[in-house]
Order: sequence, then C-alpha cells, then structure tokens
Amino acid sequence: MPELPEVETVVLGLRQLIVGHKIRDVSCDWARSLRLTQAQISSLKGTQIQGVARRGKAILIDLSHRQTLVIHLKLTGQLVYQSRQQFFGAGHPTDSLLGHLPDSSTRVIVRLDKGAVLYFNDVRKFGWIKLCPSHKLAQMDYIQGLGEDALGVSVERFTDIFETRQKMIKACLLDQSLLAGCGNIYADEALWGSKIHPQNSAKLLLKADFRCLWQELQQVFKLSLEAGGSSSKNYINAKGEKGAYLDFARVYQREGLPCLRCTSLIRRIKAAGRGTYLCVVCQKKKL
DNA sequence: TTAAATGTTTAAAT
DNA sequence: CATTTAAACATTTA
Repeated sequence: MPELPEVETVVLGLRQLIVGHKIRDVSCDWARSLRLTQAQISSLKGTQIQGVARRGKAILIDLSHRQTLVIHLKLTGQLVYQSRQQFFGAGHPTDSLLGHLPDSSTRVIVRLDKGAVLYFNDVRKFGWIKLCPSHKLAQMDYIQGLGEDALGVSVERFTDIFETRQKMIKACLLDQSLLAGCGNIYADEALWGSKIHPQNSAKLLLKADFRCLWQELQQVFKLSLEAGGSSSKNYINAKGEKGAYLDFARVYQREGLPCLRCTSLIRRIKAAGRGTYLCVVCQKKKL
C-alpha cells in the first residue's frame, strides 16, 4: 500500500507508543510474513524497543540487543497497536484498523509488556518483517537499493537525479533506487499537479518542470501526512464513519470524472506497468 | 468471469 | 547496456 506518507504516519504514531516497551514474544501463522529464523525470533524476547524510523517505504524498529526489525507493508500491510489505554493503527486502510484483532488478515502478533500488543495485518501476504544487526542496516538488500529519501529532498538533488534519465518520468518516480518513497498514487498526483505527461522521457523535461514536479510531490506528501496518510486514523473519522481515505486525490481513481482544472474527462492508461490516471488535455506529451 | 489493486523482484523481450 | 513488459507473489473486490 502504503507509500511514504502512510509509512511515515505509521512511524510517527508508533514512535509515541512503543518506544520503551519490552517484547514478550512474537508469533506468526504465515511463515513468509515473518522472515526470521527460530533463533532470531527467540532473540527478540525481553528486548526493549528503542526507536522507530523510516527509510523509503521501510519501517525500522531499533531494539536493545543492537538488532533492527525491518518491516515492509507492500500493498496491503498495516500495523496496529493496542493497549488498555491506547489504540493506533495505520497502513493499508481496511476495517481491520478498527475491528477486533487478531482477525483473518493478522499474520504476526508481537506481545509487548504492560498488556500491549502490536499486530501486523496483511491481506495479500506480500509484506514482510526481517531482522538485521543495526550496524549492518545499510548493507541490507532492500535498504541498500534505496536512493535519496523522497521526503525533504532538495529541488536541486531532485532535478539532478532525474534530468539525464532516458526512461519515462513516471517510471523514474517509481524507481526506488533513484528516489525512495514515492509510489503509484503520489506519482500520478504530482504529475497531474505539474501538468506533465507520465510517459514523457525525463530527459525532455525542463528545469522548470522538475521544480514544479518537486513542489507538487512535496505538497501532496504534506497534505496526505496532515490527513494521517491516505489511510490510518482518518480512515475513520470522529463519528466512526469511513473518512479521509483518498480525499486528497485529484486524479487517482478518477477515471471518467472531469479534470478539476479543465473539465475534460480523466483517462486511465497503463504506464510503467501500473494503472495510471491523467488528463490528456492538461498533461501534454512532449515530442 | 475478468480485471485491478498504495510494491518489488526477476526473467524475457526490445 | 538501458528500458520495457510480463509474470509472480495471494487475496479481495468491482
């Protein structure tokens, strides 16, 4: 699912809740969700959680035995924290964020001290949890392949990374080895916002195009983050109704609806292997 | 029944 | 070599 804003929402939320907690035990009923050896699983017991961070779309949980849990939510992962006093869930928006847990999508259960529990739910089972020595994190397969983080990258760096690339700009935005964190929804939103055709080769874009694209991407991230990600706490509003999920989207999943700028109808095409929404009038292809 | 889904990886085709 | 496309992972929903 989850892209950078949703992952960041998980991280900010969990940091307030789980740091200081000790792990009692970890269980799992779908082996591929928890990619640890039995020895590694045992090593977690009694360990204290020292910090929660994000790198690209990966969630990093630092533990007192100098190991770090690395979690990837992929398309449908979510993390939910429950204790007597608190409840917090974020990631892919589904009813599991508020229903009784564990449920049928629960893959891993981390029992913490003081009666608290952390659930890793993942309907499609693509997500994973790994463990890595903290000092070797940079060499871990997934982390090692990540480019600069998309949140807070400077315009200059952003432009430098892309301007010489031959491939289509959308493929560039989705390439985690170039820029880490952007996913399908935010790529479409930023491209629409900057009036750039997703299939334009990056090298055809002007400095002004990159500046605009960068601006739009940071802006959509910010909006989504303020709303708690396109999921999470605002999935359910104060009245207990389904709320802000994708409310910020201006093109994504709006096929057949009028473009909010020019009223021509939003089209859906396939680009960079993904469903892609755009306004063919506003987002002109360059020669 | 078919198509697609907020991601990544790998193999095969250009 | 650089890019693109398709398939795979597994399940649900339209």
